[in-house]
Amino acid sequence: MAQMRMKDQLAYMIASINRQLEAELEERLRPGGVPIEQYRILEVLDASEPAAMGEIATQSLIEAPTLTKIIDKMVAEGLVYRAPDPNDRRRVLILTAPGGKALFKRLRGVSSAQEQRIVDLLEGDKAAKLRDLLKELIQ
Amino acid sequence: MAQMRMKDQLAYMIASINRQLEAELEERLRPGGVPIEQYRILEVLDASEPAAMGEIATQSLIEAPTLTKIIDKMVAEGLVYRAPDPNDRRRVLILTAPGGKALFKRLRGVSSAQEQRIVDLLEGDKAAKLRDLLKELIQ
DNA sequence: TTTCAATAGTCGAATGTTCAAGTAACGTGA
DNA sequence: TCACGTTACTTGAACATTCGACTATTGAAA
Repeated sequence: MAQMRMKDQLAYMIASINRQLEAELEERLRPGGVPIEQYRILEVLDASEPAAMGEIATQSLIEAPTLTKIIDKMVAEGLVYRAPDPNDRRRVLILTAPGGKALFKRLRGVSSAQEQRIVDLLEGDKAAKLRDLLKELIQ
Repeated sequence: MAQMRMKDQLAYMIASINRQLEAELEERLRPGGVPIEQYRILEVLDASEPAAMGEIATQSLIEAPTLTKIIDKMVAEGLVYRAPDPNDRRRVLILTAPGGKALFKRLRGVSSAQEQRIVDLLEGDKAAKLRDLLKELIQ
């Protein structure tokens, strides 16, 4: 491949957009002062509760030790709580506490609003095409 | 928009792929033990040297205070050096030292190999199409 | 000219993240 | 059933990043 400007490299473009999107999401979450990671965790739990630590880590793209500490904080804030998995006592299940449900209720839609904004930015079926192309790169 | 699985959200797909690509790049840089950030900085300098701290920060997607500390390390390792900009003495220009040139010579191609791998993964003109779509999302 | 807001970069403290090691539970094969 | 490798999670120390305050310089307006 001919020498390519950094800005035209796919990896770089993806990193830039990712950074942009995270900044944007953080902006929208700022009023509540909710860290982006906590929001993602609540999103995972909203989709499938309860979830084990490992499942949350994988889905939210957070390393296990980091997740442990974030969950510590969320427990202290009354957003979630821990419960041992009766079928496998090594696993720690996380459940949403009332505070977490209330918080997520207020914030739900923040990420779908972002998704909507992206889809609007790409007219026609371009968003669907982008989704297909990205899907090919995953894994 | 109908309720959408997290995994199908564009922002989430982009975050996942970004994470994947960074892990892959780090893997390829591991033999030299070079942190990914240092590599990106050398890449920026390779494209336009000298560069001011702010320019490097913007292009390499690193925050200014973080960059200061990384450059401190790189100076200590003999990879780059600082020089005040004679036209604007607030600015600090960074230049590649011989050690940095040698290192980058060995590592150059790591990122273009990654780009190539992505392009190969997407047959036909899909890579070009992806590039176009991503370009629309930047800024 | 002088003043003042804006820009560029750095510093240290606070905060977050990761690594490596540790504990506990599980499951398989002898 | 017991020994042993594996899996799930947590811990504390090392490391990296960010926030806010600071210095120095510039450019522009009074």
